[in-house]
Amino acid sequence: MKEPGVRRGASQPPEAYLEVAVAAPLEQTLTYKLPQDQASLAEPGKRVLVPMGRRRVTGYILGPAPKPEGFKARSILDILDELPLFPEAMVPLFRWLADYYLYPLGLTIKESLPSGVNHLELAMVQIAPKGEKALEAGQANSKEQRFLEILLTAGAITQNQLVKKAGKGASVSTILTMQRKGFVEINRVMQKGRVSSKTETYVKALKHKSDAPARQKSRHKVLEVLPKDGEMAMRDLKKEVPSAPRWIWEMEEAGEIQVFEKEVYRDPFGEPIPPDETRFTLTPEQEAAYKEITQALGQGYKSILLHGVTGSGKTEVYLRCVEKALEQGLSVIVLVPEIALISQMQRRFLARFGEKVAVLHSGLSDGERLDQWMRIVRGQAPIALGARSSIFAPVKNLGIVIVDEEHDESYKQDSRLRYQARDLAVMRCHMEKAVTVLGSATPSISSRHNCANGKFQKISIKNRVAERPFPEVTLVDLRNATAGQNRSLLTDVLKHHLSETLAKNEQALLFLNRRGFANFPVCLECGGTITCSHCDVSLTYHQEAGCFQCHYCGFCQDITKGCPSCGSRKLKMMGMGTEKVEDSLREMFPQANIGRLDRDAAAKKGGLVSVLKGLREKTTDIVVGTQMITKGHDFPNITLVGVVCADLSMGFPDFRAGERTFQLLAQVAGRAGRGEKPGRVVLQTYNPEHFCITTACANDYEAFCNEELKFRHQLKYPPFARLAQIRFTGEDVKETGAFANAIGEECRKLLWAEKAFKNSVQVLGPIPSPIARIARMHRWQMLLKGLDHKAFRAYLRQVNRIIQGKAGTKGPTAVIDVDPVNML
DNA sequence: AGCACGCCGACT
DNA sequence: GTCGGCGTGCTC
Repeated sequence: MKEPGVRRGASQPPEAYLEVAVAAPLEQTLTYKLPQDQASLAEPGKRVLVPMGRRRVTGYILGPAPKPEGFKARSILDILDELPLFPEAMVPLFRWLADYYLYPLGLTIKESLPSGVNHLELAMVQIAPKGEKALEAGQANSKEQRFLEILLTAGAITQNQLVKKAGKGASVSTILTMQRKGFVEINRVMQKGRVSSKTETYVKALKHKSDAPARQKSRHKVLEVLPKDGEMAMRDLKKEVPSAPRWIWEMEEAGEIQVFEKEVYRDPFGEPIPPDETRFTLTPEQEAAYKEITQALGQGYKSILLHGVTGSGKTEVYLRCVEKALEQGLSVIVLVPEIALISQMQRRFLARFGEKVAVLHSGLSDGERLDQWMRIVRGQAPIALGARSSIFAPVKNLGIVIVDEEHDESYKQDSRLRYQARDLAVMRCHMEKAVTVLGSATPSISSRHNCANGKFQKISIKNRVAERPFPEVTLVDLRNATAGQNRSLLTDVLKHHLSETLAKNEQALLFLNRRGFANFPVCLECGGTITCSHCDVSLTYHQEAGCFQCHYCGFCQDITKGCPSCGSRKLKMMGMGTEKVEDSLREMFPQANIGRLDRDAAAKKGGLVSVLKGLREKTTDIVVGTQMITKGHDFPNITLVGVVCADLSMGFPDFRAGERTFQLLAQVAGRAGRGEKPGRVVLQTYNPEHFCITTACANDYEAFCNEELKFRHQLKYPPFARLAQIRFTGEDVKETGAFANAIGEECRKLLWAEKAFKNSVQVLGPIPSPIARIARMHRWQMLLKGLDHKAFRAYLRQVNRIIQGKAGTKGPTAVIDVDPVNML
């Protein structure tokens, strides 16, 4: 839409209407009238304040709308943005997204924008004079009295706060009744999203010597410490001269220094990232990939799967491609898996492109994220880099989207708008005529299938950079390990290689996909496993924290209280986790420095940084960790990787368990020998013959795929069928089951509505979920399989309608997860 | 999501 | 008889 306010007839300006998606769960968009005086300001991507029923809500302008027929359009109240928050080119993407994932369009857009930009309209309740009198005179009933008393002390508070404070039995309707009686006043106020820009103070020396009297020692010291012709962060200066803040303003006044605010990027160790001067020469394979990708730039849509083995230098290829895209005036989105801290990828991009990169990672505050977003909107940052939600970065003139580690499951959002960012990247590129590059050492079955059927082009890098060899793999059959060794799962073979590595003064990494000390504690008195009282799972014993923890609801109970159900102290800690491995290692190698890298270690302030620092500076000899160690960080000095138990991810009732296992093993094995020295992998397993294990050992991706595809084909799982899962949750066991069954019956009935449904859609379940209860909520699930894409889409839309119709305000709820990843 | 409309049980 | 509970239905 261009200038909706432009007069078409000279004398009678036509009435202009806007298509607006409101931030409410509506299927359709709404039409609003655009007042003449605001006509020139309306643009797609800007937010508007619109009346809707009795309230006012935020909406997003999608474009012009035709003159409404059959209803009278109301007028927009305000345009909330000076600049559009997203370019017009993204409107079709949002429409597709809302339709595909069965999510209301307005909420889809709201979810995609950085949090903090949404204005909130709050209903503030305040006591009125009449209410005070009524309270004094005792004219208010008991409920009203409670509300009024709260208001008397609290002043103006929101409706929800008031209801919460009043406790049980309180409801909004009482407040509204009181409003009618004149006891309270309700004012609607707009709460603006907090916007704060975070910068750091920098100091720059202008003179070499200070004219200040010699007794002002610190003042002279500041100039001594400051680099001669450079700048220094205030926080670093303070370390050298603690009293510096006391002097800098005077010094600036005297023209000795300059003080200014600057935005700086820091790596996780708190050190500034220096510009990247080293440009590696590309290997022939890298060069070929680079050429192939850059040739496609600006030539319309294309998707490329870059299958490069671990250590093949994909990042350098990305960097070169991005450089080329920028040369052509195109912008770039780089997606990386969600990880704690800044990743190696972010570091490399910042080092190479500096200010041109807008980083959208999870550690940003709302204000900071909005700042980065607006830098993209204003065209100041042509590169957007971040986790899955960065696919919504408001770049214009998109040239290339890079999805690193495309197989990573963190690209799937598992709440509200349940999108898969990798799939969305392909769709966005399709719509905006750009190139998608999906990079991985272990591509997802889905992407590899898309290569086979010609949707994607495949480029392979089969060799590591600098001709580094692949690590040698030693398989250990845990079934043959003696019982004594078995308890700690550190077999003689693993122990042998560990001591060898330590003797050579090299580093080792042990991988176990389970945190805590023991995941299967048993009470010898009540004779059962110790389970969570809110969930149907066993608690995990965490030695360091000294408590039993539930990994699903967060429940935590002090170990000193004994068994959570009977209080007995006779407990047996069965099962094992990273903490136990760490413990055994300390016992086995008392002289070694051992670190642990899992969610618990990372949760401690600076915990992650200190472990990574230890690895980098070679003060840590062995590190034990969960998947966290397979993601995003480069450890060049590790020569031994031990997989403590390779089978843990295989037992899940999920058709992707095999794929997940292979990827995990191949990725963790790839951590070995990234530097000068060759690496070794010791892989321990109870299933040495299982094809996931054997193919991962042999680093044979193709063999794994062939086997896995056979299984998927036989059982009609993706990529040979489409899936959607319906999840039911409710507080009451019976109600939840009944609700699930009722929806299930409707879904089966619906199969007969159209011949295409009956022929190509399968309904499985509903059944109670594998974890039947989490945080006191009972869970059921149902699986829908579709063999024909079009028919399945049509079917799902109708299922969605059924669910919308059956769901009440209270009671069990149902959500549809299209292309589910988490099947539990 | 809200908010109103509308239909049934426990109070004046 | 009314007040207020929460089950449907609509919002340009």
